[in-house]
Amino acid sequence: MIVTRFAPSPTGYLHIGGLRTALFSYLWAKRNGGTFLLRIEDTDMARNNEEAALAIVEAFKWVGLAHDGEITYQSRRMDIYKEYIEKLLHSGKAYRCYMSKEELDALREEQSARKERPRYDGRYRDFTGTPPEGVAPVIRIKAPQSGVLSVHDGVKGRIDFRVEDILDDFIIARSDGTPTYNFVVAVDDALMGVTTVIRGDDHLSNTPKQMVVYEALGFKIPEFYHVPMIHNAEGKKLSKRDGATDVMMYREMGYLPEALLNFLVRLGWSHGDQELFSMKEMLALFNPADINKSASIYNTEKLDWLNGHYIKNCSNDRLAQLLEGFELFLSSHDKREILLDAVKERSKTLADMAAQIREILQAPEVYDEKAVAKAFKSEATEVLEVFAMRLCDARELHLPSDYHQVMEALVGEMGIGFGKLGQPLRLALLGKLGGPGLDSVMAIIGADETRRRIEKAIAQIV
RNA sequence: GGCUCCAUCGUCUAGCGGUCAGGAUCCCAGAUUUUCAUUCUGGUUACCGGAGUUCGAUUCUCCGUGGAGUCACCA
Repeated sequence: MIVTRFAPSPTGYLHIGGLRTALFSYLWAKRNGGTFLLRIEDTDMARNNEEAALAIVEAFKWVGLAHDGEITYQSRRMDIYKEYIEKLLHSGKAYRCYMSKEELDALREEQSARKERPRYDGRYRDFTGTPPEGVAPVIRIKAPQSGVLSVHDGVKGRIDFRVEDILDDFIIARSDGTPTYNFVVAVDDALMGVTTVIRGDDHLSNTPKQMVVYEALGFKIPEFYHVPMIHNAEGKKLSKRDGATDVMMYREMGYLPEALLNFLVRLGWSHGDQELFSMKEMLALFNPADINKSASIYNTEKLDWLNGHYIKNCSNDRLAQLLEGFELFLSSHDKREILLDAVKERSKTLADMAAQIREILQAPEVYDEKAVAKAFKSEATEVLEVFAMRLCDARELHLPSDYHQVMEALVGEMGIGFGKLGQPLRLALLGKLGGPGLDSVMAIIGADETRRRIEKAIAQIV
């Protein structure tokens, strides 16, 4: 049985890097028929935790991940932590330390001056006298004082830490009695039955401390997979200042959840040359043992490509529904299929797609100047006028092919190239030279609107 | 600064002693298209440096160099 967990601190939104570790944890648990837990690490900042949890669950919901069971809030488990701290106190594996903050600062300064590593000197470790008055003690755990602590990491391999280099009797409860991070993480992971910890490698250096807690409490140490960081363009750890780090912003920008997940799963993980992964394939193939060792830089070029790919392969029903989030309501449009088909292959995002659809549905207000100079020569007016008349004469114009026939007949009779009609017509209908096929555009807006736009263009440009 | 991790095209990556160092993206060119996009074809671009091990190193070892993370009564 595999139990994984995602344990964010309540920052108010789900971070893109957090989503990746959550995804990895989710995939590995689910692939093994296991359990994926969510825990909010709010021992210090007791505020906002409810909201933050909601934001995370909402983001999970959007991408299609779901945690199992109830959400664990550390702020509601204080009595549990207290119990285990008592246990350590009784067994002599932890002790009260009456050193004041000022004394501690002074000690650290001295050590630094001597170029020593700042660390607690253990002065209350075996203290039995009467404690000084007026000092609320912290509780420190008795950490090993020599030797080597080895972390067995599924990504990096075995990592040895010399105890003298990294450890001291660190604080597990503050003077106000509240427990500290490295203590509660270990306690909760153990109590929640977490077998496999997948987390950012910025936690690597915390791991020995947590192992001290595991051992003092007689808990079994889980498997660790420390996932390399995602860096920004400057090569530094990704932070909120690096643009879009809130997962929900990707929905706003018009990315599909499957594109985002596909993008993230390939950041730090791969399966041969495969680039496209459905959730089903991720579930079948993901293994944390295949995670890379090195950090990757966050660059959304590939995300755009993936998103375009998934949009192209998205059903029109679903697209229409998604587009409603961009204030575009197509359900009653009789040419919806033609419209969506015409636009989906040239869209990188839903926002992009919505903008292109508006350009078709709304008559142009302005005409691109360069395009006018290039395509709207004197004879163009004539061609367009004739074309408009042909539309009047024609019967039963519905499909793109109907319009195409009218266009072909005209250029054939006038003995001109397709471009002589196409270019000015494109300008008249869309105000620019790019865009979907004209036969589709006309089928979408209809013959009457086509004529109106032609007249308007002639009147406005000439 | 101490400790720890990391190092293949600009970017994401494959590689697990012998490969013309592969794929994807981006960029460029060509084909298709009335245009743009899609699609297809082709192209430019990478093993951080130095020793060692070996018949042979991108791959193993060591040393540099560079980058990152972390060093709280934060999480």
